[in-house]
Amino acid sequence: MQDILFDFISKYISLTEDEKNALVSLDIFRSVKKGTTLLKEGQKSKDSYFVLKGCIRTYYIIDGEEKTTAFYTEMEALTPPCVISKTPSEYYISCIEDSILTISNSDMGVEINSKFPKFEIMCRILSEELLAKQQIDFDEFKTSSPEQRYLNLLQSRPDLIQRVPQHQLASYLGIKPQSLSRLRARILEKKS
Amino acid sequence: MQDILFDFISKYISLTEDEKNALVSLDIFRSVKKGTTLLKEGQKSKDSYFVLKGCIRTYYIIDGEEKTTAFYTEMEALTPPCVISKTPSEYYISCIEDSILTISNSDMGVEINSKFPKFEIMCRILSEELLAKQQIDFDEFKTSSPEQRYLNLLQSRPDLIQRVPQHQLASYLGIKPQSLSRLRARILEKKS
DNA sequence: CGTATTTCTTAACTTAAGTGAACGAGTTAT
DNA sequence: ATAACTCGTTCACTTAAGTTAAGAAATACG
Repeated sequence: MQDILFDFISKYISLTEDEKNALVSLDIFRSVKKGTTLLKEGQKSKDSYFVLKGCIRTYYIIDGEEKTTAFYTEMEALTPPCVISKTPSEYYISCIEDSILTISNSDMGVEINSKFPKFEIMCRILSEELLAKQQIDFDEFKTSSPEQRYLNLLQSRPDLIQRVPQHQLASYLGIKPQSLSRLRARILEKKS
Repeated sequence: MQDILFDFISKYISLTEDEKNALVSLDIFRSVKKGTTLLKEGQKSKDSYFVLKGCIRTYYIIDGEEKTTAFYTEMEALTPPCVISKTPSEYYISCIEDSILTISNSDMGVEINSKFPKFEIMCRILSEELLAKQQIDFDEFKTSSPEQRYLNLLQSRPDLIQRVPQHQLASYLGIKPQSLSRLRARILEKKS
């Protein structure tokens, strides 16, 4: 399981055995049960997550309604904004499948970065890549209708549509569950 | 004018006179006329931008229609995704006011980063911050109606509504210009 | 200066998403 | 086993955005 993390890291920098051991000794691997809430609104946290297996989601509760804004699956990393801004979290993170994650404290990050400057470089590259990716996702969202967004998702992350409850998918697409049902019916109608 | 850049940088790291001089000697300050296109769809580019004065926008042309996805004003930085992914650009960047920018090549970035490790750290922090900020913006967009998005913009960046043409604002909000007009009329109606 | 062009607004009509309610299927709890 | 709950779907109705078209206002330009 650790190898998944090392494979991921090796896309950015190469690690010596010493460095790998240093990472393992941090004891950051966690098994998390479906339904576990990792972070709540109002909490302060310094934890970043990396999904080795499973799926976690971020969501807000606005006017009593859950608004899901992101899903993170295998090989995806999440550092919540509240960790960067050092303010209480505005959203929730929960685990929607039995998952294996790394959970790493930002203090550990600082320590690792000063001990191994390589990590600083990886973090920069990773942040830049995620920023670029997120910009493109955001642009795609802005320039598409809900129906197009659903069809895009069907192309780009077909697994999500299978493994995630419809009502969470709906708010991820920016619509209500009823509208998603209707939209899907409409698409089937067109195909025939 | 250079001081604006140094003020910005000083929020992240402190610079020696030597380092400041090294930056200035890169000759990255540019005066750009309103209407200038800085990047076109299909072009490859390694240039990042930082706005000292004025305003630039990014937009796609989809089915012959301009879709504006972002505005960058004073003290905001833009590294287009195509610079990170090293692929041809999918969008346009143009200057919507007479502006003063820094335009820096990513090769220069690599050189500076290796000469001054400080810069590597600044770039990481800056990327992380931008990523966190963008996540929040994206979440806000997803969880709001066009009307709420307009009202939010009125709060958070009132200057934009003054300095940017309505039809560009509209597509930035994810709607058509006619809908923005109507929406504004509706808001005025409610107030009275 | 006047003409062309762009920009913004308004209106009538169409289309799609929001809302509230109901229903059946599947799950959980007691 | 049954009651309670969650989840997805469907329906009728409301609301808002898309579309097409027209015209007014501002701007650019010869």
